[in-house]
Amino acid sequence: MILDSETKAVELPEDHGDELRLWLRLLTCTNLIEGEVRSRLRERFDVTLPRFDLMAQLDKAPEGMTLSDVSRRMMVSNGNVTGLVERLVESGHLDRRTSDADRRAQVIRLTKAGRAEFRRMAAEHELWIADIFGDLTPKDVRELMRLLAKTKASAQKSAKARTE
Amino acid sequence: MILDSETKAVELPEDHGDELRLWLRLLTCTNLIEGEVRSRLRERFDVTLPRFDLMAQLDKAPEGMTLSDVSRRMMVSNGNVTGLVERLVESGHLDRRTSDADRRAQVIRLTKAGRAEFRRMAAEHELWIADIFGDLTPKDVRELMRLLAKTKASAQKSAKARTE
DNA sequence: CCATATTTCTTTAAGTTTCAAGTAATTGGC
DNA sequence: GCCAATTACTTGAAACTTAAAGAAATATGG
Repeated sequence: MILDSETKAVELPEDHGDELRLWLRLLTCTNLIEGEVRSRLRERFDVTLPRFDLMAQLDKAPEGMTLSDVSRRMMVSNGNVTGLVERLVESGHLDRRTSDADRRAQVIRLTKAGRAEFRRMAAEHELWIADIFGDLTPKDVRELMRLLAKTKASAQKSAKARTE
Repeated sequence: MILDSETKAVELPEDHGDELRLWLRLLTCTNLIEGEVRSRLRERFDVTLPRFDLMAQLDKAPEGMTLSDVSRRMMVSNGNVTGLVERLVESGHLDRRTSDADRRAQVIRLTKAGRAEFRRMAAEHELWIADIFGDLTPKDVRELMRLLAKTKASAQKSAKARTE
């Protein structure tokens, strides 16, 4: 506790510059890589990152997902997914049908063509990522994984506390 | 070197799953925090993240910056900055004038009101970030800083190699 | 000086994104 | 069964974003 000249309790503003700098670096780093992946996807396959990301989610769910599932997994809004799916159905990459169990829900899946195209893109994408992280040692990778897991948990805790 | 049944050299596809998982975790982590900051900025100050980011750049440059400077620093396209600045001039946060030295260039600065509002927001923003990263020890922070710097350098090298 | 290249910024089109409001279907409590 | 709350999705408005093309000013190299 600190008392000022008139003997009232005051809060000394603590220094949080380190955390701020960390956040800016995290953001810079992610934006740099994301921009690079975006460029390569456009150059090489003429596809946007959101489309690629959505197809990646569906590739992991052969039996399909609802739009809400996708929305939660991708951490984007419902309305966003509606538009994305619309365009991907239009271009023949996705198949969409109303759920048998719940007529509110739309189940979407990769079409055969969509899956083939995604696999083709994903194979190269994996090489790009390996190259982008190429200067990191296996130990660096492990350590980053650990610290980012801890960061994620901390952020989730903070977000949860805010919305309660 | 590996030879297949017909005695031609083939590449064994190496496993890059670790790097891919690291990238996904990095992305998830950043999106989580970015979404949280975005929510709080809207809730608390009714301001968008891009506006806040632009004002943050200008706060560090009292003498002003050109649109190109901003574009490079924020790692976004020129056209994007044009629109952002338009709206911030409109709302009285920014002042804009043509450069004396180079009549192509527009120099933008925070107005007095814009600076005051930014400082008010930035003070809270710093506390949010400190809270979000709150479970990380000082050592964690240092280590993350180091590993992200290494990651950034690696990504820049990879990007540079591609565009040559 | 002059032609060419580069830089700065704007504009356009298409796509992405959010929030908020609205519709339709389901669930839960009574 | 019925009503209220919740859930799934769509729609609409505004903002953000990019890539690409173009206009204006400046820089560069004969």
